[in-house]
Amino acid sequence: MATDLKDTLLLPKTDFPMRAGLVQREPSRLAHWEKLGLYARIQQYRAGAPAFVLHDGPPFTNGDVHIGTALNKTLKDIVNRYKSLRGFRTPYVPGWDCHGLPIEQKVSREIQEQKLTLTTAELRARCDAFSETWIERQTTQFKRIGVLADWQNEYKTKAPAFEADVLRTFAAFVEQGLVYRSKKPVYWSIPFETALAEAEIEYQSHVSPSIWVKFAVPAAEAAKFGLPADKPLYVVIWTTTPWTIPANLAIAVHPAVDYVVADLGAERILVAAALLGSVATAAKLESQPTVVHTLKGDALEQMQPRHPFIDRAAPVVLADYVTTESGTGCVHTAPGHGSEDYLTGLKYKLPIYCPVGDDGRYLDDGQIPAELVGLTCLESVEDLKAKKTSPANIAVLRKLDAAGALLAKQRYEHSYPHCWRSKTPIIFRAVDQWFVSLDKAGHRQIALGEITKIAQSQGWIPAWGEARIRGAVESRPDWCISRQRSWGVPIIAFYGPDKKACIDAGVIRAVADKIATQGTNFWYDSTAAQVLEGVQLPAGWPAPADLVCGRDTLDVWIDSGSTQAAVLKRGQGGTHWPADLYLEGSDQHRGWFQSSLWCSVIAFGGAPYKAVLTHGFIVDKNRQKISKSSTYQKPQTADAYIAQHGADVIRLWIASQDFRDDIPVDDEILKNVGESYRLFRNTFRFQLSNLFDFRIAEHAVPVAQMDALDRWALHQTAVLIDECTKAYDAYEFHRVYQLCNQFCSVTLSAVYHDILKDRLYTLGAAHPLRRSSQTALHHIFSALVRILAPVITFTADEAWSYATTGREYADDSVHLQDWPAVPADWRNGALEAEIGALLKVRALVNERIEPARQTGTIGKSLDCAVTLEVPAGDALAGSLERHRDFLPELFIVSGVGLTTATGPLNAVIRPCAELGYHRCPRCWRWVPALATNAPDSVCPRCVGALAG
RNA sequence: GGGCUCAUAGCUCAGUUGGUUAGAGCACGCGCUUGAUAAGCGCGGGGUCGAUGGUUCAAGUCCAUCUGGGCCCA
Repeated sequence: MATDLKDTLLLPKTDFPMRAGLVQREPSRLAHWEKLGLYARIQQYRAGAPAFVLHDGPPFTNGDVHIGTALNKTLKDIVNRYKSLRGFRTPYVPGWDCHGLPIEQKVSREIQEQKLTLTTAELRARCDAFSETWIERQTTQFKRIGVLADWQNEYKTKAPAFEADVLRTFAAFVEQGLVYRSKKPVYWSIPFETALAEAEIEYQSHVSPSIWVKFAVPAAEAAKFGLPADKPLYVVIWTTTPWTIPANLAIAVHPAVDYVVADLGAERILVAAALLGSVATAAKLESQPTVVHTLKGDALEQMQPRHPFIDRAAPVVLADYVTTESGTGCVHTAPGHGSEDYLTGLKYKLPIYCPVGDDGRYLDDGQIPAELVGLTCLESVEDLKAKKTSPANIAVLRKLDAAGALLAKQRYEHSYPHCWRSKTPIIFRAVDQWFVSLDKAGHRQIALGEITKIAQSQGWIPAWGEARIRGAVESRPDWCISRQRSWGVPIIAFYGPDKKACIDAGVIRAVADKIATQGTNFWYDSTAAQVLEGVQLPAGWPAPADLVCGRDTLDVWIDSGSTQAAVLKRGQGGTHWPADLYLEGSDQHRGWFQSSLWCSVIAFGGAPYKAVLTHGFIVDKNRQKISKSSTYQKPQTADAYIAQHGADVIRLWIASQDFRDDIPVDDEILKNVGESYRLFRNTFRFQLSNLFDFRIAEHAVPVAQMDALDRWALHQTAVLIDECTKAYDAYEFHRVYQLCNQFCSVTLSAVYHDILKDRLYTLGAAHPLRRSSQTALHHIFSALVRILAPVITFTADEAWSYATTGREYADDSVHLQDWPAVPADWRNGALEAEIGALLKVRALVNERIEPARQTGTIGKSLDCAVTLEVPAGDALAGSLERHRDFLPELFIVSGVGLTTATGPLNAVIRPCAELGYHRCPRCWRWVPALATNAPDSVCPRCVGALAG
């Protein structure tokens, strides 16, 4: 009876569930790992091993973990887990970037909404708490996606000890004489008398007086540049901020643009050729002016027109940003009042001149005309209501008009930056800042040398990372490191009675020591005298009682650039300096990779990393950034994705993508990855379930005695291990994914596993052939589960647990194992070639079987027998002959005959029923004769199996 | 606008120093199986290699230009 016979089969048996239930089950495994202390165990297991240090770039602590952040952290986790399997000690200290404007701004808005007035220290305490909340949430979220780290031993940029190390890095800058004071334009709120950041700016419509201003070119100067000098000549500029005219120090032209001298009758003007018409229109000229001379902008460099009402020159300078889209092509340049103007000013060594005070009024600096001094530059709220332009604008217009320099003026409505709190227009104003000179002591050259050195050891991955960071390092101007903010590491500088800044490396270090124990609020809660108590002051400093503490904070890039000092140099958590690897998004070439390089080069003389791996950004299915996407409006948090798919599927998705490029995410992609996940899971399940009665120590068959097909499978596994090792070493996880996919679906599922079923199910338990295959399955499982362990960490560990204990959880873990080694006797090139050829014949057989199946003549392939017509003398003939008895098993048919063909290789299919064969009710193979003539007789082989 | 970069089946990826008819897995279609079963097997359809021009006996591969995307600047 069929059911009874089925009971005699050795069918697969396992408790490893087919359905993963990742979303429900993964948290339990996390709890299990937590209980085991998995991270500590792994560290302990590798205690004596060489370390591979991946230094964590700190995420910002102001929100839930974004899917892009999860991608980054998961890639790091895959690297660490792989390196650990390979035998390295992999200490991983996670970090948090805590300071910075976005947090301060968010907290400030809350405070404003609650109409509170807080001290700086109180504001900072709130920022601290805010940041801490997100550290806790993000930790949970990173853990949920399976990131293994030294979570108890994290670093935080707001921790006192860390802040002290940031200051020590700063002290190194000061000690080498790199830190200097200079002016730089910032957004400035007049009502609040404070600097604003880009994020604190709101763009609103604003009406400005736009003016065309003539700068006279002295006749001698015109002649010097080959311009007609027989009539007065003026360079004409256009601006929408008349109040900046007193600060004008230059006129910028584009080197490659055509400029013309045009005759207006009594005088001539010089403007870009393309804009002459629009200037004529603005000036309401009756007829088109005649062009009397044309030249390129670069021919005008260093010509010296005169300021219209201040006795100085406004030299012509060259700038690529000049356009002919509006204005005159001659750009009014005030280095103290504009970003581009500032850079041009630096290039031409112009003063960064800003005759405007904190209150937005002109200062009396001896250059500003008396009638302008004290006037405010931009409109107050009242002015705006009355639709009046600012007093300074009015006065400048009068001044220009009186000087005969005002060619034209127009009302001009445009989008203009406003202060988010006062709603008034802001000004751009140069204020004193701290800078770090990058060239003074040759640090730029050292940094570039380090970049080259890393490139020579293939440390930039992908290789174009080198060009990217080299460009950033080469083009970076001196580093402006001061910020007029509260939530950050204070710049330890003091100001004397004359407002003179005092800064000293020894003082900074001494204060850093205090901050290390008391935290930076100490700085905000104390007077300079208190801060400096017991500190040896350099000669020439005013007495502590006469000093006040500076209120600027350090650029947060110094914080993050100092992680290598605060973490690696101190060997926190078993790390070392330099790191073996930094791994971040490609935006960090200009960001963290660069700031870390500068800080490390200046403080320690070398790069903080041996290699830098970068990944792209997450995009939607149309390869558009998600923020622009119409289909992805829902929150892109890691948790949202995990709640839907489980961490292992998300991790597998991350591994499946070539992350050096953009990384697309959408439902179809995740659905495909989900299919692959099931493929891997079912592969594990098939193997586990067919090893239910196999114990390697007792039942292993030596490779030399194994069946040919099993040895072929081991060879394939060896190749898989080789290839995956190469792929992992090159950080090409998508190749691992593709290789394993191919291996599981084709090598195993369609070929090896499919063929094995007959042996495993129907032979006697201890049949050598069955044990041979089980031995191979054991090895293959053991290799595959470890190869995939860095990626699908939960599932691999689950499978490992079932394999070793038969239960869902075990004290041992796949993550505590070694990378699969390949025994020499697994490799068998000759066998690989021979079986490979037979598998091609198998494909032909399948092709021939298909029509019979489609027409219903047969069902399963076992229902037919095959006759192979082999060309005489074909190389294949020998192989087929040699493996004659194996062929039915290989093809999963009930008989294979060989004949000599006249034509090419062919396979002829005959249904077994037509041949008069009998189907064995136990093993379902058709045989010429069953064991007996009884109605329920089985085939002779099954008789043997049943006998045990 | 500038620097770096990407573009091969519906999706994810291969494609060696240019050299047969551009491959694989998944998805899709048609069947089989019901002893991996919310599984497994077989067969099949599907690509002007982003576009154009060039070099060459020969271009997915080399060169140029363009289009579209990404990151970073301006």
